[in-house]
Amino acid sequence: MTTILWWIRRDLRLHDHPALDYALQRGRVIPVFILDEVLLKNEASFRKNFLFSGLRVLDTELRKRGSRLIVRRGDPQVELVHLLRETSADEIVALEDYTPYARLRDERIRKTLPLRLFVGNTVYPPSMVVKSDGTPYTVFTPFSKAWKALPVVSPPVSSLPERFPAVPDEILSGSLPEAVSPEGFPPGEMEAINRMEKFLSGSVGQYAELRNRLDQDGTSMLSPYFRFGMLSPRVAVSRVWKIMQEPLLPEEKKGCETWLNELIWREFYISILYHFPHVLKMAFNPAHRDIEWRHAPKDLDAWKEGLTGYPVVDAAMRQLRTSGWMHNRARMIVASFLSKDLLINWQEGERWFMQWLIDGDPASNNGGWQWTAGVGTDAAPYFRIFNPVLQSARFDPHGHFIRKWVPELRNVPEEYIHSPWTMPLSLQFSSGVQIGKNYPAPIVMHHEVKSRVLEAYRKAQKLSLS
DNA sequence: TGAAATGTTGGGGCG
DNA sequence: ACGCCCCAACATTTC
Repeated sequence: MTTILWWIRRDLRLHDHPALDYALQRGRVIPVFILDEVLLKNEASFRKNFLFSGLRVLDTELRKRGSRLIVRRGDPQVELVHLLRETSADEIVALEDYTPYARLRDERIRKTLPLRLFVGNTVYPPSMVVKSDGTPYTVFTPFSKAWKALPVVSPPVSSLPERFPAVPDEILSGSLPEAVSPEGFPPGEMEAINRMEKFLSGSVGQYAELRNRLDQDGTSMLSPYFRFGMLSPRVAVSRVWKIMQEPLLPEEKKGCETWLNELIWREFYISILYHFPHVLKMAFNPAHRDIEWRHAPKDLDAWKEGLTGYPVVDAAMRQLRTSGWMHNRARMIVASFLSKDLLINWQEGERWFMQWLIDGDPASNNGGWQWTAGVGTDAAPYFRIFNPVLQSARFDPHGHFIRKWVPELRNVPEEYIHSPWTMPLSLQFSSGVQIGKNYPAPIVMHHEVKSRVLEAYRKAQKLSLS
């Protein structure tokens, strides 16, 4: 009987896991997670807590099935060598991971160790969704068309594996750091699947409409689960495909299509990072690599702290630091504010998001920032600038989102909630807010800084041509 | 997955 | 009945 190390990385699940399925069919499976210091030192604490408590849940699920999770700490290659010796395993299996660090790590390990990789973190591997000449897509719409034209994937509908072979007693379990999962995000695949089913049988019907509303729970809130593979993207896609074949109301159909598109955006940015790893270091678009960003530490701090004087920006930035999550629309608003209104390098924002987001993932985070800053693949044109007041009025019409995260403004009437600096002094007094005292005056005036950013982008573009 | 300025159209009030 | 003007609503252009 062969023994196989099941190396878990960002795929904390027992359902639809091709590497695990392969291992279970072959023989004795030893589930392993390696705490890699190189990765952990970059992980936000919200993310670490979610990951560690997710590993605990996985261990519990494995124990219910007669197995357990083995945890090691250190360099993956070194630890795998030890583990192969300790367990006399014949093979290591894992899911392909497409970040530059993971690819390099896996290629090195594959040179000396029997590592077999399977596709499962995406529906299709990035090498499969390419143009007919083999070059990668750099625009979303053609990418999504090609993606949708690929053969339908139908993951096994069967539930989780019932029973695992036992892990020999002499293998030490190792220890996991203590962790409490961030509020609102209980870890584990059961939770992920329940969330998805609840979403697909309910709010997906209004998703197209409500997903942008900051003051409502219109999104699926599944991103952390996809981030750590507690939910299989193939299962998600095949579930939504199946629903789309049923008779649906027009809004339901629209909602399903929109949500499916979001899943494809995820794969699009994974593919971009796979084919263009340098995007982690610079703008994808060479014309926007040499923008003269402002060095403005005070403004950057105000943005980070949620003290810009623009309520919707401040609410979102405080939501991030308090909860580890931020609404997608809010991400775009604050990203536009940093890169356009403040003219601060989007990479500062990219790094800050990675420090706090539970779902922080290099591919999506980088893609999103480059998109909003207008410097990336298929990016918003650089002159597309969000007006934070209009966005706020449109997507948080009553100011509920603002009041939740910026309590200083709790008693400000709806009329002024998006731009409190326009409040007459008497009203400031009666609503308990004094602009410039207990809530900041806007650190920049949106209409004044628009020309500054347009000029900076134009200049960079001109320089890149000469 | 912008916003604002500018252009066009057409209904209705009014002399 | 007719021409004129106003302006909202929508479309187009520009950054």
